[in-house]
Amino acid sequence: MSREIDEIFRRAKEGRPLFVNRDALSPDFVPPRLPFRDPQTRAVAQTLAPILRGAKPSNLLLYGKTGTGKTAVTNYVLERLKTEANNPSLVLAYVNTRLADGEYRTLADFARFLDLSKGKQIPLTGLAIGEVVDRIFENIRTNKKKVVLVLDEIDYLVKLFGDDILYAFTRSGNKLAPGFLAIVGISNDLKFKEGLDPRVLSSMSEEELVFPPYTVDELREILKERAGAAFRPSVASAAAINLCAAMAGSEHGDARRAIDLLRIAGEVAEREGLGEIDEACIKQASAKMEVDRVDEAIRSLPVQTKAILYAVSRFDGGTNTGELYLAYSTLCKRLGIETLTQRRLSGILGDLDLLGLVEASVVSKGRRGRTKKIQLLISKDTLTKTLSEDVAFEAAT
DNA sequence: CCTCCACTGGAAACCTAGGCTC
DNA sequence: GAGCCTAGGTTTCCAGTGGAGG
Repeated sequence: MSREIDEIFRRAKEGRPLFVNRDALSPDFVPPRLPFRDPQTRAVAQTLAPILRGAKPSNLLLYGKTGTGKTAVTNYVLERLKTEANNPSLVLAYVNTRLADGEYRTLADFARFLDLSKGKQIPLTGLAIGEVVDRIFENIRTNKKKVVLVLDEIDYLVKLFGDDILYAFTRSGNKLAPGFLAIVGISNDLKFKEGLDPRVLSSMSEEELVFPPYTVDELREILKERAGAAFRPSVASAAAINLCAAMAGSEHGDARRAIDLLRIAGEVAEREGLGEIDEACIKQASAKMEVDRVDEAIRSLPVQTKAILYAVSRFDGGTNTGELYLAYSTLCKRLGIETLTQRRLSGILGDLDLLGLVEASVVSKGRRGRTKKIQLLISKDTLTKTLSEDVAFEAAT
């Protein structure tokens, strides 16, 4: 053991650091320029420019798949706008509705940017949605605030909770004068407009902008630029960058994934004490990303859901609802936790399916009824390892 | 072609933990 | 303190159903 540690330290000492600026490959890094997004950047800037004269800009809707630069372009323009305007009554708010998870918390997150006076703050729970909206509007009106609200992953909000908030926002109009509220919606889903009230839609999409996926060539250029800023010269060879671009971009031209992959490959190379990133590092990084994704997804699950997942993993060739429920009930007794109903288990299985951790599809077995055919989609080892860190699962295994 | 199993999945009601106003 | 609101997770109830075996 101490031998191993010595070896790790020796490598760390000898291997010169590969990174000069790790942040250039971090997910929230806003680069000094955004390649292949000039038209979009210009369009967003043009739409929001009236703010500098104190006028309300049009609402704006941005479409495009994940990692196509929507958020980056928006942040880029907002940052410039902030320095340019230098005006305390200008508020640039950014809320990711998927992370906020729910109408109420979306509003609460938004309210944080407005700096409500004390006594008028938004508590974690307890207020009617309408009351929260009123408080926000009140604040904007009395303080003459000029507000741009960016709603990232707006399709998620609409799909799960409807367009009530958007309705309130878009119709706020003269209620807020002399302040105003302009909305920039960012959507991953090109079809999300279908679920919207036509009045909301026409107001939301005064301006629209589509972000096409990056091509592999474009990804390569982007990576080259970022790598130049992040690594010491000759760490990331053209071949390495090509491979990262190809692996991440082959499916949907997702720049975020490509950049993550390159960063992690760099970390792997550094740990191994290599002078440059080779193919093996990238392969390893790709595998690590997958494990991390799964690990992260499992860790944040409630105990009951973990128990169900564990029960699923006990069946190697897949199972069905009835059989699983039996195994799950026994497990719960052994762990000393509450046992949920079969109806609930069925619902949770649906969630796990959406998360991509489990495949649960309904099949009919004729006379022998209908059930869900359930199969674990992740490696049993990763699951067992992650769960073994959970105190509630000490009694299992 | 019909039956009938073992569930599915919608709907509504209930519970907990928070907060409001009067 | 009463009576009302919220979000989220859960239970209860139940009508509905795909298709192998009759």
